[in-house]
Amino acid sequence: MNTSIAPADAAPLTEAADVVAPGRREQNKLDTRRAIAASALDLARAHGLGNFTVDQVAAEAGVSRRTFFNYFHSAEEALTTSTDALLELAAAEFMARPADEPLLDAMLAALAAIAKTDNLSVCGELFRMAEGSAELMRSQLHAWERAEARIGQAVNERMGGNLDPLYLLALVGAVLSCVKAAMQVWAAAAENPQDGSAADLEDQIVGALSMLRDGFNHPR
Amino acid sequence: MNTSIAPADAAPLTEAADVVAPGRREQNKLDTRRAIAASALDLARAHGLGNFTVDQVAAEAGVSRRTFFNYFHSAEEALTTSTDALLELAAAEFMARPADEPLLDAMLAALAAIAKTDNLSVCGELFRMAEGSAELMRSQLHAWERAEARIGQAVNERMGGNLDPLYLLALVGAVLSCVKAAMQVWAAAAENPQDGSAADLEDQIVGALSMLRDGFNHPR
DNA sequence: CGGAGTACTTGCACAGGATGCAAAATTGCA
DNA sequence: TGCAATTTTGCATCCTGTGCAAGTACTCCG
Repeated sequence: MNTSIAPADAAPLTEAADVVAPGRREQNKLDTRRAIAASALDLARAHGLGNFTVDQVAAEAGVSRRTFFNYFHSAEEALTTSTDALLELAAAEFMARPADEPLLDAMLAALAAIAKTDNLSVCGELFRMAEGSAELMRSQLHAWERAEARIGQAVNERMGGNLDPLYLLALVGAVLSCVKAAMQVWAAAAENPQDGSAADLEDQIVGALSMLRDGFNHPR
Repeated sequence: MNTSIAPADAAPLTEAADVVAPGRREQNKLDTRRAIAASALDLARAHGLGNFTVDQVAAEAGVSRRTFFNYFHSAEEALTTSTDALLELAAAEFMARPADEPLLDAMLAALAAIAKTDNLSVCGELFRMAEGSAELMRSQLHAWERAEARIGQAVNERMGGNLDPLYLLALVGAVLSCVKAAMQVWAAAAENPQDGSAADLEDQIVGALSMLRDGFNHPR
């Protein structure tokens, strides 16, 4: 598996237990990955977003510059692992919903579960950081885009592959936009101390998705 | 105006006629900008997306490498001018809608007008190209993000600034997601010869927005 | 017309990003 | 323990992106 040396494009931080052999090697790679991501976050906090180099990240993580690039394509990508995990969780939750549940109910339940993510506050922090950095913003947007594709595929399979492509794409895109809006509002409010609880985020998500199900027909 | 030397972040390709003085300078800048964008597109078509350098683009456009970077931050950004123009048009159309028109009607009318864009086919082409290139995808997503911000601001002003931020962000995001979905379906269908007319795109946009106004309550 | 002022272009220098390659180090397992 | 598979690393190399200062083109106005 993964014979290439290039950065794994969808390396799951939440490991999917590939049947057997969790293996020491897999574990070590995960540790390295996490160490690099953590160092990147440290430096971003300490020096600001554009103000540190890959060499510094590698040094702080205790690996060589070259190894950094074996794991990530860029510093911003290393910062996006948290967001990726959050969206991965949403996809997993969705797939775990009972098959007979109405589609929109399942999506709502799955996405509200986002609030249960570990290091939620880090995600909020990154959300705010991205406002000031075009590169990080792009990386984050790309993460959402990938999630959209994954979830879209899951929805399609759930519905037997008979959905109108336009319906499918528009639905998933709109739903994720609502979640993004919810996170944006929540992250902005959570700027202060340790405000911004998981419950608050869940409220925002539910709120936004309610508006969606209502067709946005009641401006407020 | 524009005393900085850095690439203009929102240089309008559709010139807004700044009172007087279209001037030779402004004209030259526009020409250069267009020449660079055109060269980038040529090379992307000829060699594939990651397979050409900024130097080549600059050479083909007849400017120095340094000048290229005075106009764009990257090769991908040069490819995004068409998409930007398209979204700029949507924003302009929206702002031109009568103030007493219901909000959702105004958005629908404005966004359906996207199909009137010049070089629509180029936008479709880029949409398809982006599927295969992470960098271009990021650039395009960023363009949509910027459009979202602009349109969001316009909507907010139109409604007297009293909108719930969550409603505002969710609405605009969802609407643009629908338009994106419409373009995606349209672009995929337009892969063939000169299929994919403006009318087709408009149909997809209207279709997607109808689903949205319906709250996606009728899967199909 | 012509010259002063402004704006754009260019070459140069330089730090840093990104990747192929092959040697060296590490790890897993029989 | 010893070997095969996998990772890490250093090195070389090309490309990106930007500051700077000098050169060139345009604009305005007397």
